This record gives sequence, structure tokens and C-alpha cells, in this order.
Amino acid sequence: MTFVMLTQRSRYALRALIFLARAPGIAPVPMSAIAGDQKLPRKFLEIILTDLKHGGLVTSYRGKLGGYRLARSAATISFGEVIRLIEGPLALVPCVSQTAYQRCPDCFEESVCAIRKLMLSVRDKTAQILDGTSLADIDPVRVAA
Amino acid sequence: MTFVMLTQRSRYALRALIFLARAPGIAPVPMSAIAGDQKLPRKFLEIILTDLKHGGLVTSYRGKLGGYRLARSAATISFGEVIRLIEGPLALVPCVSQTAYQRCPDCFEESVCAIRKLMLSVRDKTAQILDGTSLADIDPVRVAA
DNA sequence: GTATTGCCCACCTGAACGGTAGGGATAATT
DNA sequence: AATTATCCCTACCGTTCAGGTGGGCAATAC
Repeated sequence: MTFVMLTQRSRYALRALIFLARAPGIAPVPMSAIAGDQKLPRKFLEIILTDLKHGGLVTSYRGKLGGYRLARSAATISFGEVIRLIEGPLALVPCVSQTAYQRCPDCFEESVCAIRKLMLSVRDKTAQILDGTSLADIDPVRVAA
Repeated sequence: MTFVMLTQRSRYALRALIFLARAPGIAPVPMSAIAGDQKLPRKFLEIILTDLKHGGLVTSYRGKLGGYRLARSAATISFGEVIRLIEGPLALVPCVSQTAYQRCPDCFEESVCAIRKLMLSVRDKTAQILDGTSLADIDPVRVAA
């Protein structure tokens, strides 16, 4: 009985990003500060932040006084973008993914596939919600995951 | 880069069930017929059908002329029920699952968690679509996955 | 030069997914 | 009673991935 769920990675990524979005001032926030406040495993967070950096969501600064900052304004970073970056496509089946379309290997005729039709509507609704909400849209209260 | 996607199990399960829903007459359909028509690996399908049986979606008949039939009318079997049975909860985070709620271990205060709020709306939309569509609701054409 | 930071590479454990193999129990047919 | 076609049960297996951990090198501020 597996769960169709977000990985810890994604949750940690979101929490880290939300924390960065809330950070006052312009100084980079050291990784250890993020890990400490959000109670994330430091070394694991390191991997995640690297992904976020490669994905263009955060910028890093090395050396003393180094750390991480959002690469763009919080309003331009949607939950959808984060999840897609860490997790992969939002689609439940490859044939309805916008970003990573792939035909099902044993599909007879995609245009009439009932499963596809349904999953397409699920994907659309999901994307609508996740892409329509940014890091700036959330309430200014303590956040967890 | 993993995909947030349905497993083959679920897709096979849906295809098998749709096939059973379309089967004419009342005679049980042998597993080999399902596997043959839908091109599913027979032994793997066996496992899946067992799950569906334990979940009360199909009934099995042993011996010669044995096979499988839907346990209830197609209209009462929703996609949501099938996916939940095979895959697990529809929720993207455990704390928004209706059927398998679980508090996030490191959550500060669930009621104000921004991630939770968002995932809750995703879950609701998804459930609305998947629970609102039954095996009887699909078009009478050749189906794949 | 020293302290603090990020960066990179290697490794580990447990669990899953997607199967496969082989035999035993049941029931209809002859 | 034998045959045949079906489901049922247990075991196994290879690959991948999630979720980490550990150690050391590189850069920067002071």
C-alpha cells in the first residue's frame, strides 16, 4: 500500500523556500539557519538547495557570510514550479504531462482513452491550483509541512 | 527526477476493470482473456486481480469456466475507489488524507500550515473528479491506458 | 591564517515497483 | 475417474529510488 504523495524532498524544498521568502533584509541566509529553524537534516537540505539552485530558484553565496537567497521575487515562484523541479511532472500518467509528455507504450488510441481523459482533467485542476499560488501568496504565519 | 505518477498496477487495474465492465453477458471472464485482450502480463495481472477481489470490486469463480466478474454494477465503482485501493490515499501529503490521515511529524501548527491548505484544495479537486466518475461513465470505445 | 560558509563525491539502508516460477486446490466435462 | 481449465498461494528476484550520512576541498570575510 504505497502512497501517491509528495516526497520529503519537495516538502523540505517548499519549507526552505518559504523560509527564505520570509527572511528579512537582503543578506543571504546560511543553510544551517534554514536547517535549524525548520528542523531539516542539514546534509539532506544541502542536496535539495543544490537542486533549487540549478533550477534557478535560489542563488548561493560562498564563504563567510555566505548562504542562500531567492533568485527572484517570491511572487514569481509558484508551488507548481517547485514541485515540478524537485518531483517531476504533475501528471498522473505520462501521456497527459505538458512538460514531459510520453506516449503510453501499450496505448491503442490515445485520443479516445478514457483513463487519459480523466487524468487530463485531474492534471489541469492540479496545475491550475499549484501554478496559481506563489510563495508570496501564503499567510504571514509560522509555516510547517 | 522521479514522477508523481500512477503505478502500472493502477493502470492495469483500471484497464482490467473497464474490460470487465464492457464484457457482455454474465459469464465470468477468465484472467487469460483479460490479459490477452489488454496485453497485460498474466502473472502480474493475477496479483492485481487478487487485490481487486480483496477490495470487493470483483468476484472470482474457480474451476473450468471460472474467471472474474465485477462484484457490483459498473456505475457504483468509481475511479477514485480503484486508485485508493491499489495506490493508496489520493492526498499529496498525509495530513490532508480523508482515508489515511496522519499528522506530519514535524508540523508546528497544522491549522495554519500554508502547504497543507494548498494540498487540501488539490486533494479535494482530485477526489471530486475521481470519485465522481465511475466505470459506467466512460465512452463505449476501445480503451487503453 | 583562521573561521565560516557552500560545493562535490562517495556511500549506505530499506523499501518499493514490476515482474516471474511453480505448484496446489476447484470445478466442469468427458 | 481422469482430464482440463481455471483461480489461489508462496516464494523469489533485479533494479531503482527515497532518504539520508560522512569527509574533504574551495571560496570568502575578517
